[in-house]
Amino acid sequence: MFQRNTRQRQIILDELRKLTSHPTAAELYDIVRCRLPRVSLGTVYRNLDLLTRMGTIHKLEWSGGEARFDGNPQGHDHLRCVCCGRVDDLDSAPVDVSAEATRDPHGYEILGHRLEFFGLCPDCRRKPHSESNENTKGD
Amino acid sequence: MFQRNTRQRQIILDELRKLTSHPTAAELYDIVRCRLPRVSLGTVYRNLDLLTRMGTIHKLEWSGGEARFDGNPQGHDHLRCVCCGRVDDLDSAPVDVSAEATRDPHGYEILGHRLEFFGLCPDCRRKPHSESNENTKGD
DNA sequence: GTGTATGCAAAGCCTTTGCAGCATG
DNA sequence: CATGCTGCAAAGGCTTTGCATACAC
Repeated sequence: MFQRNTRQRQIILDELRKLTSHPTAAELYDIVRCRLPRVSLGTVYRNLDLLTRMGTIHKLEWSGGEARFDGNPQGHDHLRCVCCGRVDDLDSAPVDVSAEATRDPHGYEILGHRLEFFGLCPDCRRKPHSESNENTKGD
Repeated sequence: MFQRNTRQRQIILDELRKLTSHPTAAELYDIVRCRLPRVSLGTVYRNLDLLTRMGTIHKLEWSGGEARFDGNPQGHDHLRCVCCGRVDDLDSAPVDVSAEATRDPHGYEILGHRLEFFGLCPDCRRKPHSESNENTKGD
């Protein structure tokens, strides 16, 4: 399960770590292409997947649309804007997972948890609700 | 935005409410087809979407995989098996959202949160890790 | 040199959507 | 009777994958 240290992988990880914006694969692809014009989307996906399996980065999947990636693998929660899709970090979780585990009536072996708050980011609060940044499908 | 009370919609909601298993659209489609053999998957999706917008049901989205639907719109959290995809309910969340809101350094207007625990369900704990119920892509 | 990783492109999976006819209110 | 809803099927969006070649070790 050893893997090589390719230019593509280095640059993908490097660019992801520079960002705090939790980009989608496509967004990261655009950024990486500035340094590697011939890189393919498939390679970005493959590396993102591999880095996720290694625990080097986090994949934020849920909320239906595209997955977003987080270069910071430390346990922290997220704040998602329902209007524009922006995602911010939240330092620590007020969730006591061990207490939760003992309280679980289903017999699961709990491996972790994910907590996401959703709301309106500062930018979207200022805007009329009719116009969003990008995600204009909601009710 | 008024909608009609069609047989399809009634049955879809009825069957979803009978279940505590958080079925995917395809699973619900199979169930509904027992009562409505000529129903289409598109209709199931359309109604599930409409019911979600109305707040009658909840959509548990997980990017990359299939969405699952919950006939119980009350606020509660979920327990997801990373092995077979099964989802169970968890009564209440130990999360103090208001405290979280005041602690938020990003200026979001917090509208809600979602908390999900992941782990191994009882069935999957008993199995060798190599074979899963359905989702055999891991590690 | 060996085997992993890449680029390309096609396929895959889940979901959405256009259209003509049907059913609900 | 008007219009929303349906079934059907095709299209759409995101992600994965097969294959031959290129590169890291």
